[in-house]
Amino acid sequence: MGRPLRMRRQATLASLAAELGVSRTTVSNAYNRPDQLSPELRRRVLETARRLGYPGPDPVARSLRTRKAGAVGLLLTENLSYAFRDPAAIGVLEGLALACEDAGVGLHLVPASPGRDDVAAVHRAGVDGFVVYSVPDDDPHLAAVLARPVPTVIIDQPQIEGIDRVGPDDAAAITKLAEHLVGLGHRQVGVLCMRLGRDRNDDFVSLERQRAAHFHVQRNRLEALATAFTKAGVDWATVPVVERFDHTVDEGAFGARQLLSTYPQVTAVICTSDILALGALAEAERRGLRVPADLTVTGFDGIAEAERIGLTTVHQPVLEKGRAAGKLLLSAADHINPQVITLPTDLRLGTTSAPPRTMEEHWFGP
Amino acid sequence: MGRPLRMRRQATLASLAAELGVSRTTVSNAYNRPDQLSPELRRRVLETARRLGYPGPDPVARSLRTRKAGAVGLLLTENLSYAFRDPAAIGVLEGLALACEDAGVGLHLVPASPGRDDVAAVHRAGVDGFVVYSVPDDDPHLAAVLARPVPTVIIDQPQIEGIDRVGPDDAAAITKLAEHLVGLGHRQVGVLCMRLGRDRNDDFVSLERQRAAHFHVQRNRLEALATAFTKAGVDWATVPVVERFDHTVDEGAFGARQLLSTYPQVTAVICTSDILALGALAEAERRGLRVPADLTVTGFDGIAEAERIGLTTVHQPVLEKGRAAGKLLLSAADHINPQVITLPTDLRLGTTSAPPRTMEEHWFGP
DNA sequence: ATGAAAGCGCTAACAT
DNA sequence: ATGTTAGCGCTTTCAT
Repeated sequence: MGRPLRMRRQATLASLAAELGVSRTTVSNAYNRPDQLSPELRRRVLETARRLGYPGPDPVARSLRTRKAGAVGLLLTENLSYAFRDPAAIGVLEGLALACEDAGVGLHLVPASPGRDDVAAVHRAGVDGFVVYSVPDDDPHLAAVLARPVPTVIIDQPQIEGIDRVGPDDAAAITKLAEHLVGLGHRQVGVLCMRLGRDRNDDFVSLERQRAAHFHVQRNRLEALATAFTKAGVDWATVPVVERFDHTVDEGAFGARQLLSTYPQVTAVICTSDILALGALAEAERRGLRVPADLTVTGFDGIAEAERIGLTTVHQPVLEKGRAAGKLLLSAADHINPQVITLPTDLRLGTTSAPPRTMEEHWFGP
Repeated sequence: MGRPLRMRRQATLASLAAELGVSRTTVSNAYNRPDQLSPELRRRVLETARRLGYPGPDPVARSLRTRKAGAVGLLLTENLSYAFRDPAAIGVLEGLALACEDAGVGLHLVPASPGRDDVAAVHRAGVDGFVVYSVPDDDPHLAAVLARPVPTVIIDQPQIEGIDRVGPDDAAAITKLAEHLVGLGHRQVGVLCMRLGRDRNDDFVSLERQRAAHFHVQRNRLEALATAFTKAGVDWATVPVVERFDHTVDEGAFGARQLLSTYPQVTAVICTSDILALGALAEAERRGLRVPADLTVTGFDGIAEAERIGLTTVHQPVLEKGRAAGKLLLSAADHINPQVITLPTDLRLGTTSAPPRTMEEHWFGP
């Protein structure tokens, strides 16, 4: 630490009181309720505190007594590195941090390694509530959070009966995107989605796995896509869906490669995130496919880079999502009847979507 | 919260013990030392706990008793939004979070609004130590941190006698950059730097203000630049230095505009961060100046975008910086004799630096 | 393998 | 304006 002084943890509120010949209440008041004692006495207390090296009331003891930790916990099981590399996740984090700052409470990042199911960290966190961000419904950390007697707000997923939730209407949002593609004439589409469960499956996804996905956001989006394309006369069972465990641009590219190698007739690759879409675009380029002339690619989230390159995507207000979750948790809201806050989304048509090649030829010649 | 059950905070370790007709020790052991009691009894304890809705030992009470909070505090006074928008800061945060995760301790972001000097949040934080990231030497939050009887590690700035610190050798790093520019022939340079104090001064900087800068990193970099250019025969007093309070690309552009409007003869703009340099590049384009033919621009940090566009800059390992700080804080290291960890830096020559126009003409004709 | 005793350091009624 | 009384809920020697 540096100054040797700070090491010897000695002076307590009680010892200070003794030294001064006053009661502990008075010393406590000197710190917490300056108006409860004469300025003169307060000055003496603080002065003596300095002399004795008393650092002020111990925060943990105070928390025990007041039953208030002054912090909210944040649980995000996803490997931290991905969280800090995904602009959408960073936006959520920022919004949440802002809400906490506004309220003057700390934001406690719970160490939840995805590998080892070390739930102890959840038990150890001295917080007044939790925000859970985008975890699978069978996450043991989540179970531990819900077992604690504090309010909890979930962002995005999972959707749990009776628990506050903040997120977009994924189904409605992606339905608009699907209708856009259907309108353009796409019937042979492929999907590239994020992980559907805690088990790694970097491969095509069966209908059964789609239906039973533990990540509700992905499940809802796939379901909505299925509904929309079925309505357009497409047999969803024939639509290839590729899953990627790691959420990176590179994995997006690999996923697209897998998809396009096996199904070269696909005219549009629908990605459930912009990050994956960025990878799909890279793969398209690698294969010499022009976008959107030869291939349509779409994303989801509306991150800055997507906007910059003109990706057709669904934009969602990530910062607001984090902020709304923080506010909801910290609000006096009786968390008795659970709230669900639905955020607006916005279909952003970019330059990566166009009619499929065959249609184009049909209209304009080869 | 949802389940009404979780609201009634009732069952405690003591009440559980009473219900079971065993001692509190036994219940405690059931949770913390499974090997200290018969499996059968333990099963009964846990089972009864579930029945009574006892959520397990209260983390705050446990912390008070064990004198361990299981978390480290992070103080970064800079407006949160800037922290989450600067890739360099995000890298530090990620590294620190990783170190915490490895150690199984939480990372507690202390709410420290730059405006109001609300130091209370520092007092309230139940943490075992603090990491302070890049604050001015007169920051009241920092003072509050140092007053607490826990170890502290500072990243980058300020440099305080007797306190552990992790950071690059800013002076050495930027000296190499300066020598590169001098070698190219630049003698008429201008500097664009980040804020030098807590007061806003979006303007040219006097020598006095440079010298007295409260942000040590900026001070050190300016000082090193002064030394290097003086050695090359430049009178540092004639070198324009523009300061920017907000650390954004836009402000970088404004700063460059201010600089180039008043000193159009400048052949190189040295920016003390990549973000500012990105802005300077935008401004150069706006003015129709070709880079590097008409103007040289350099940065500092080595963020991904800088690398992508080929900015000449100094790269520093930001993730490692954060991780090293976390490890140092959490290590058994007797923080009695303070440590200073210096990280390596790396001059990355890009395509934004070249000999000044006049020299080029001298050599190759106009 | 289990229990009894002794606080950890503080705040909040409720007096005076 | 200041003091008295009572814990907050838990862990940890030290016994048994």
